[in-house]
Amino acid sequence: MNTNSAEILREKGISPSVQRVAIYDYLMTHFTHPTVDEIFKDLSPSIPTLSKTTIYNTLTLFLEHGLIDSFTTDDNTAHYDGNVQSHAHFQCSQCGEIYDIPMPKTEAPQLEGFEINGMKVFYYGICEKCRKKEI
Amino acid sequence: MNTNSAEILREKGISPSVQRVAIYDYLMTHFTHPTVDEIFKDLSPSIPTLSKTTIYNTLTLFLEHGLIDSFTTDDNTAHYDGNVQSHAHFQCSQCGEIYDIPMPKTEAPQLEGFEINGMKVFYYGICEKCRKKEI
DNA sequence: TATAAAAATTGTAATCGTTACAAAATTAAA
DNA sequence: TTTAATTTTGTAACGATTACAATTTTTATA
Ligand SMILES: [Mn+2]
Ligand SMILES: [Mn+2]
Ligand SMILES: [Zn+2]
Ligand SMILES: [Zn+2]
Repeated sequence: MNTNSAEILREKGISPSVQRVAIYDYLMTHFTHPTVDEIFKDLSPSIPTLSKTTIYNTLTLFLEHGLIDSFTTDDNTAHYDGNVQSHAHFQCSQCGEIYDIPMPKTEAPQLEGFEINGMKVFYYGICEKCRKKEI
Repeated sequence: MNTNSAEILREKGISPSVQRVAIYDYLMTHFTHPTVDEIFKDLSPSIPTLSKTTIYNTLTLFLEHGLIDSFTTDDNTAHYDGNVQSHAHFQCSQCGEIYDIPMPKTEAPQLEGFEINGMKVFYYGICEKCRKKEI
């Protein structure tokens, strides 16, 4: 347990329970865009009483405070991302892995009267690993 | 029922059943990014025996042939789009409506060894209609 | 046209991610 | 310590999607 994580949560007015700190720590060290299930599987051994509901609640709480990001892939599961800096994603259609990639430079869209608060960019294709397997 | 739709399906090697033509027609005249449920509700009156399974099967078939596009929003429902030309989307966080917007010009990302086949761009914010309500 | 085979549709049940909710446990306040 | 507030937990409910077998429709063959 990282004492720094507890401090960051406290700064946001979130009391740093064991579960919350564990989940936050997890996302700050695993930039694999995990699902709730993956977080649960990985944290369960060290927190045997951990409930999935707590993970859902905690992630929603973190999202509301802008501590993390999330996105939903076409397999209808939410993925969570401890990296809140602007970046895009690439998902391999073969192995499903989601890679971080730099956010491409774009000109702001002309949307008269619309207020834009965020943007998500997703690329699809075949990753290097899978392309090498194909040969 | 549009005879042209049937022809387009036939060209792709898809036998144009009543159901398939109706679903294709629907998507070619309703660019509202409907869900399966919305398609079902709208087509049920004219095709009373229509089954949701058929809609799911048909949409998957159309997707495989590149006749339509789809995307999943954060409420974990798939939306379907008869417009397969390159464009981006804007979802209003207030009313949930999804707008078509022009695809912003971007430089291709530098991904050594990766094969890029597609790109999805999603903007979030408040739409004009909702902003006017706020005042 | 009659018959058989193939394709498409349907309805129901199962699955899976997520949410609702109330009880139990923990923490903070008085 | 006693009480109140917060957090966690487990179970049940929910909703979108998928699996699957039966039925219907279409196509091919004789
Ligand atoms: Mn990321
Ligand atoms: Mn669109
Ligand atoms: Zn891959
Ligand atoms: Zn709106």
